[in-house]
Amino acid sequence: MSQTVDRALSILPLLAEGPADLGQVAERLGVHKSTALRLLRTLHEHGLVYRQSDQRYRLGARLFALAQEAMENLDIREIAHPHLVRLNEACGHTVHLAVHEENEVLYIDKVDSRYPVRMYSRVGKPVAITVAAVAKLLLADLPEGERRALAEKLEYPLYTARSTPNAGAFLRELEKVREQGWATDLGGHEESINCVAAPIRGADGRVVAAMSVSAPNVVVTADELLTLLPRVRRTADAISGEYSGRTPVKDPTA
Amino acid sequence: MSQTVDRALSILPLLAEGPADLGQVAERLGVHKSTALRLLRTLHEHGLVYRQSDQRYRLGARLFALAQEAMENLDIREIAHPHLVRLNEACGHTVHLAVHEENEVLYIDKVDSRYPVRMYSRVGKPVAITVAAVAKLLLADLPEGERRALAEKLEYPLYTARSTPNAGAFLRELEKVREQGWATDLGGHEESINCVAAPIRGADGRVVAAMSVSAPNVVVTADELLTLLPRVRRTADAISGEYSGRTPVKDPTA
DNA sequence: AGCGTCGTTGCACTCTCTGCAACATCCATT
DNA sequence: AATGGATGTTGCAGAGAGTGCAACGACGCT
Repeated sequence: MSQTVDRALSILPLLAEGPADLGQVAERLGVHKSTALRLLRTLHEHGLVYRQSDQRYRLGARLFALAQEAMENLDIREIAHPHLVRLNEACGHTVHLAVHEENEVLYIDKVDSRYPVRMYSRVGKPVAITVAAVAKLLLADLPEGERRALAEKLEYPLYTARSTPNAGAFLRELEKVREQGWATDLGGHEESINCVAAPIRGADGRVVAAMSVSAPNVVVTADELLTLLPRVRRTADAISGEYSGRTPVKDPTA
Repeated sequence: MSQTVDRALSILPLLAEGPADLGQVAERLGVHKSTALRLLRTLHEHGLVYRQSDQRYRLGARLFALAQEAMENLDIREIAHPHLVRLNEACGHTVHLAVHEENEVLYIDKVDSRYPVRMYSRVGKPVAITVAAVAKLLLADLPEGERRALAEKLEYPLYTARSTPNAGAFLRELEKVREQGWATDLGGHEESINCVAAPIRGADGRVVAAMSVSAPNVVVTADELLTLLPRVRRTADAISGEYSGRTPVKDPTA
């Protein structure tokens, strides 16, 4: 909608791939060097872009700080965190909290496993949307139309033999997840890692977030992990209750 | 330098404080609502801003993803990580990696303590620049002029009784740190937490990053923590060596 | 119904961004 | 040393893009 801003913002993903010099930026934007220079300068003033000692540009510190602040202001996260910690203390496995936004699903909180073998993931990182248990829950709650449209648009990388292969299979899986109210990922992303997940709902009953417990085969089998399901659902329900305003901490004087 | 982009980018820190609606954004920018709308639209298209169900705007998912990618592309981080993990395995405490950029010092990697009592910090978060051990190392290496200028500009919040009180004290501390080649923070940020830090240097000898080991008093005393100093320095030196190209992994055929 | 608030659109004006060309710097080459 | 070629930087005039206005539409509230 706004050409100048559009161009400026296009620089960010470009730099995310790695540092680039003025010429490269100008070329990839399709603008004159002087134009690129001014855009970069403005980005620089705002700290979104950093000029390293070899004069090349890369993404700047403020970007981290912004992402950080934004994350801390997510109230679901705030509310959920202590519950996640408690669940982690009880079972010892990695616990994740994820939300859906703009065709992506991303982790917004994580409590690490207390076992030495940990799975790789990072808060802020988009998840494998076609296989992750949390993604299934978040997408299963979308209105039918959106769900279909999104499923068609997605790509279905075969991380493992158990990965969701295509849109049809994905939609069927979502339907199932929708009905049962919980989801799993049994080696669909990494051969040896299983997850169980449950939805967190707002006051209107819509799914606002999802949480999961993940553990590698070497620590517990898929069946053993599934025995945690009731506990995971209870935790998710507790968070839902608190988030939607019902019974945060019942005041006895009320 | 570029008015439009400047305005658009000013929206981001504003939204970082919390969600805002169109009117609020327009007012705080000092522009017409229609202008703010178009800027927000552009930010939205790039995923930097998200429109939540109550129509208010907040920071968007792509911001996290960008910060994420940027972080993963930092080569120091890549090189240092395994060393940090190894140090953590050896001593059990929280290990941090930090860099200096644009008058801020921020953590770019962290390996959590294996003790139940952990300190609060997050990757991407700016550190308390006047007291953190890593900050002292990074700033101590600045050329004299810059160091003085920066020290004067900073604020010196008294987190605890041991916090650096003013520019003079800070500059003296930096001088000391510069000479001894390592730094500590003994309860300067949080009463009960101590840190020991060592610098990581590039091929030209300049400090490019700093790493620290932190632990609360309840786990180890400051004196006990100090006994780890040689180990921390050795780790930092190993990272320095690898980063500056010397002996990444000595090839016996060479 | 009627009012007030908030987001949205079309349009004319003008301000700001753009591209150009010239200049400055630096490094590699002869 | 001097030359050539990169690369980053500045001033300027033209024009295209962004701006604010005013009017409209959509809600929610009394």
